[in-house]
Amino acid sequence: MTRRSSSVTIRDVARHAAVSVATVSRYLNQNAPVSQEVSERIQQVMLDLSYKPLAVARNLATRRTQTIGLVLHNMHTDFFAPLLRGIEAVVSEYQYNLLVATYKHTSRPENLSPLGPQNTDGILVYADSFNEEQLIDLCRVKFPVVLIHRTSPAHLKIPFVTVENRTATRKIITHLIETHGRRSIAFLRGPFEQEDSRLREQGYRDALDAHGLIVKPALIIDGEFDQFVAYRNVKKLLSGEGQRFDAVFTGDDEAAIGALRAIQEAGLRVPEDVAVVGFDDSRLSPFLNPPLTTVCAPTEDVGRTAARLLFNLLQEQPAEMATLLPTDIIIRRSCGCPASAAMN
Amino acid sequence: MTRRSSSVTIRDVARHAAVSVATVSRYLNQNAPVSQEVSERIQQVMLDLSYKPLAVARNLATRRTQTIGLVLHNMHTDFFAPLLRGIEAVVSEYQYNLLVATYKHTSRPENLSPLGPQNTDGILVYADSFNEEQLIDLCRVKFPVVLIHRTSPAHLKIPFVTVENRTATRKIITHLIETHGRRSIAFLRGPFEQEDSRLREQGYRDALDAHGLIVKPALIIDGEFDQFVAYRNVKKLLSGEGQRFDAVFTGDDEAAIGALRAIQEAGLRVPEDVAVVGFDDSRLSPFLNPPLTTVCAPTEDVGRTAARLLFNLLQEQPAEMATLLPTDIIIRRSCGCPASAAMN
DNA sequence: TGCTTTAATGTAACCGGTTACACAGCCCCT
DNA sequence: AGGGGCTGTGTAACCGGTTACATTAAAGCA
Repeated sequence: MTRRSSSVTIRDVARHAAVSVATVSRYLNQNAPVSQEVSERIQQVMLDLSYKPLAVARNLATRRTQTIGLVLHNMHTDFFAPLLRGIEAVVSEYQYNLLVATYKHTSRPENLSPLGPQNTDGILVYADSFNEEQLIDLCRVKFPVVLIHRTSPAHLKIPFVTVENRTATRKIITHLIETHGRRSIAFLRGPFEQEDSRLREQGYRDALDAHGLIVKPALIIDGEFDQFVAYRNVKKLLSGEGQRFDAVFTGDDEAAIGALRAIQEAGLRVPEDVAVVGFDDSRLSPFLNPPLTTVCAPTEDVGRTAARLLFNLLQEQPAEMATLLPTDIIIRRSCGCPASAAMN
Repeated sequence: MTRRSSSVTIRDVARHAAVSVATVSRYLNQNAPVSQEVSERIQQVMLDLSYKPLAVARNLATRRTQTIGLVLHNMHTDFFAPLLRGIEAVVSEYQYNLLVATYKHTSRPENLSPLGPQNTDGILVYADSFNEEQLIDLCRVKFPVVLIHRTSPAHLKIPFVTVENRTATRKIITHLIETHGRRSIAFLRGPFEQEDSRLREQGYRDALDAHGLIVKPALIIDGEFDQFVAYRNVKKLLSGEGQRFDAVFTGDDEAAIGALRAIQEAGLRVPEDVAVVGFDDSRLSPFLNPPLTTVCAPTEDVGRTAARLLFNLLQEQPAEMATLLPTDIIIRRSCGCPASAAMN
C-alpha cells in the first residue's frame, strides 16, 4: 500500500536548530534539562517544519506502544457500546490508544490473535474471545491482561471484572416466585461458552431449589442472548403441548425482545399470563412493551473498572484479582408489578 | 510503565536456524524464494522459540502501521455502535487494526490529535471531530482520510460518505403535511456544528415552503440530538402559550425519546394531538410508544462504505469523492399512520 | 583556591525488523 | 563453451526515535 513520503525526522529538527538529536529528544520528552534558549529554538524549528514524532519509532525504541487492546468476539449486540464507552473514557484519560478487534478463538490454524504483545502494552479480553491456551501463552510472557465477564482460569492469576450473575438471577427468579406466585418458570440459556450463561442458569436453579420447585428440563431452552433465536424457541415451546409456563427468564434483554414477541403473538398477555424478566438493563429494556423487569448490569462501569485495572498492571501497581460488580434488580412492568414502580 | 522483558528476535531465530536474518524475514513475508529445507528449519525454530515478530519494528521498517483510525467526538449515543460494527467488519477483512479515539477539536492548546500519520495509515473522521484546519494539515501531507457524516471542505478533495439528510427530511415532513394534515410543525435542531443538523433544517424549510407554510422561528428549538435536552425544550415549548404545534420533527431518534416523554407528560396524545417523527431508525425507535416513524439511515453501511473507501485510498485505487447513501422513511405509528403499517 | 556537583549537551549504540545489493550455483540456450 | 537468467542466500544499511556514557562549563562548598 501507500508509502508515505518521508517526512521530517528528529535529525532534521536537530540540524536546523543546530543541536544534537539527543537534545531534541530530551526537549520532546522533558526528561532531562534543556536550556531555555535551546528549548525555544527547538520549538520554533518544530513548528516551522511542522515536525511530528513518529509514534512507531518511539515505540520501538522504548518498547512501549502506548496502546491497549480490546478483544470482543463480535459486535452484534448493543451490549458492547456502554462497555466500550467506559473503556474509552479511561484510556483517553491515560492518554493511551485503544485498539479494538473482534476475534473468536475458534479458527484453529494459526491462532494468530490480532492483539497481543506485538502491538499493545496490555489487553482486555471479553468473555470467551480467547481460549485458555491463549491466555496461558500471554501469562507465560507476563503480558498484562484483564478479563471481562469471565473469571480467571484457576491456575492463572489474571485479574477479571464481571458482574454478579448468580445471586442476581436467583433474586429476580425469587421475585417471580414469591411476589408473583409463578411456579413454572422457563429459562432461556445463553451461549454455553459464556460463563455468564452458566452462572445465570445456576442462579435459576438455586431459586427453584430454594422454593422446592423442581427444575423441568423441558423449560430450559436455548436463547443464545439473541432476539431471533429466542423468538423461535419460545414459539416452539409455546406450541408444544404440556409445556405450560407462567414466567420466563430470558437470559438477557436481547433475548427478551424475541420472547416477548413470541408470547404476545401467541395471544398471551405479559405479564398476566406469562411474566417476563431479562438481564442487563440494556438501553431498550424500559421501552419494551411492557417495560422489562430486568437485572441492571453496570456495563459501562465494568469497562471503566477493567481499564483501570489494566493500567494498574501496566504501572506495576497492585491490582485486585477479582472484581464482581453488584447488580440490582430493576422492577418494571413485565414481571407483574404495577406500572407505578419506576419508569426509568 | 512496564518494560517488557526482551523477547525473542529475528536474529535469535536466524542463529538457531543457521541462516541470515534476511532469509528469516523472507520466509516470514513470503516475498522471495526460500528453499523447502530452510523453510522447514526456520518454521521449526520459530515454533520452538515461540517467536512473534514485533509489529512495531516491522512498522518502522516498512513505514506502514497496518492500522486505520476512527475519530469520534464522543460515544454517548448508540449511534456509533452500528457505525463501528460496519467499520470493524471491513477492517478485519483487510487484516488491519482499528484504533478508536474520541476527540473534539475544541481544546485549542496543541491540537495534538490522537490519530494521524504518526500512528495510522489513514483515518476515518466522524462529523466535526476534526476542524477544517486539521483536515488541511492532513491533506498537505497527503494523508488518507475519509469523512463520515460530513462533506469535504470545497477546496480539499476528501472523500466522504454521509446519508441523504435534506430530501429525506423534506419527505418525512411532507408526509406529516400531506397525509396527516399537520400545519404547525416544530423542529428540534441538532448541534449546529454538525452538518446533519443543518441539512435537516433545510429539508424542513423546503417542505414548509413547498406547501406555503410559513416557518415560525418559535417552533425551531434546540434538541441537540439529546434525549434530555429535547425533553426540557419541548416541555418549555409546551408550557409557553401561543406556541401550539401539531407535529414535531425531533432531529434524531435520540431526541425523540425526550420529545415523546415531554408531550405525553403534558397530557397530549401521540399521534392524535401531536405527531412525532425522528431520524436514524435507531435500535430503539420501533420500541418507543408509539413506535416511531422515522428516517432509516443505513449507519452500518455508512461505516462499511467509509472503511472500503479508505482502503481504496491506501491502495491508491480510485475512490469516489462523494457518497450519499439513500435514506428511506419508515412509517410506524407516531406520525398518525395506522398501526398496521409495518411493525419492524 | 581546589574539588565536587550539577546543568547542558554531544556521540553513537540500540530497538527489531526490512530490503538493496552482491554473489554463488545451476539450468538452458545458441 | 560461454553468457543470460533464475534460485537461494548473506551482508549491512536503514527506518526514526531513545538513552547510556562521555564531556564541558558553571556553580557550590570547605
